Amino acid sequence: MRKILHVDMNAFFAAIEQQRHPELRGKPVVIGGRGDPTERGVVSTASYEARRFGIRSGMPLRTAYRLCPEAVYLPVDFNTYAAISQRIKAILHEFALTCEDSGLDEAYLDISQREQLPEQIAAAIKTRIRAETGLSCSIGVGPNKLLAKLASDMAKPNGLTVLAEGDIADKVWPLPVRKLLGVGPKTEARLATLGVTTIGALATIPPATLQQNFGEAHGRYLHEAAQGIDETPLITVWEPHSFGRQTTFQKDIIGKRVIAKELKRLVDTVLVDVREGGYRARTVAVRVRFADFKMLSRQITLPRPSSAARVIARAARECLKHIALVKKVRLIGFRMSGLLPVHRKRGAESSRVAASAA
DNA sequence: TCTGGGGTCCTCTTTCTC
DNA sequence: TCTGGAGAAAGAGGACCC
Repeated sequence: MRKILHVDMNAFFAAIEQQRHPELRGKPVVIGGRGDPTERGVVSTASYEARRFGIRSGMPLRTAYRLCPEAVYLPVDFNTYAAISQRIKAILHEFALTCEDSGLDEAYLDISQREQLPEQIAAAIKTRIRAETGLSCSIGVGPNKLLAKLASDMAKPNGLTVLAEGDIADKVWPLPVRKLLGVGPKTEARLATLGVTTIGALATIPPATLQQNFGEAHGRYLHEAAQGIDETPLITVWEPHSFGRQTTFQKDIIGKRVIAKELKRLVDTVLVDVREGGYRARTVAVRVRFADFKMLSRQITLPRPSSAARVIARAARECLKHIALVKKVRLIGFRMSGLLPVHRKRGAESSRVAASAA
């Protein structure tokens, strides 16, 4: 039986700002975009004081401002949060050799080999993080990642919850399906049409029905997740699959030249990331979101992997050519995937010549 | 009227190759 | 030269996560 911890920092970005600006403690603080609630952008994190006004992550900043104009709105200071995240991850690594990063503010730890009780280890982690950063976290303990994550979510902020396999019927099944990782608004709505709103109800649906409705992989996942089954290992080494950037214009724009200019800027930025990562890419993709929120994407696979500015820029322009820019554009994005480390010799690649963008 | 950015993974369809 | 099938790869889009 594995022993997995899920560590989740509480309102991470907002807590950091309240920590370094003591005058913000006890006040509603909203982190998002460039910190201007009259601009386009969404809430990254809201302090618990702000959440009392109904402000949530992912909410448009303008909506948050309407709910609580007196809140303090701050831009995302990614570099500072990343530095503090690194300090926390270093602490976690002292407690477990096997540690999976899951964003800046979350991590899974495998403590199966430790003799100590998981609750004792979790309590020690909370004390260390608090002493070294002044921040609090919630920790969930379970026999797998799925249950550990559900557990950490059960007591926030600053909680410590243990979920054993024997607790599934009592503590997990009454929860709404939305609590399961991988169940977003769309899946939740589709499950509701099957009469399923709780994890317990999901557990009674035959796997074949779920696979019919949600596809083979997702159907199987839903069935197993509802029973608390999760064999997935912790991922300790991560290689990027793609690099990309996208930007939302403050005002919807129309005009190929402006869009092409912005695309060129994105291409240059992504190329820096790809080269600094030591990669070349086989596939480039351009996506456009129109004012009506409809999204179109076009991609091209290159004859051979490249990080040459001229090659990539030409491919990006080619993709853009295949998108009819007849409506106002709200967002443009550019992504490079099919990454290959620069030092790796070609050979395993397909000799297929680039397909055209459909 | 509003809905970010940087990612991953999956599914379905189309295209290519043998 | 044409046709058809199978399998792989590419392309497009959707859903989700932090």
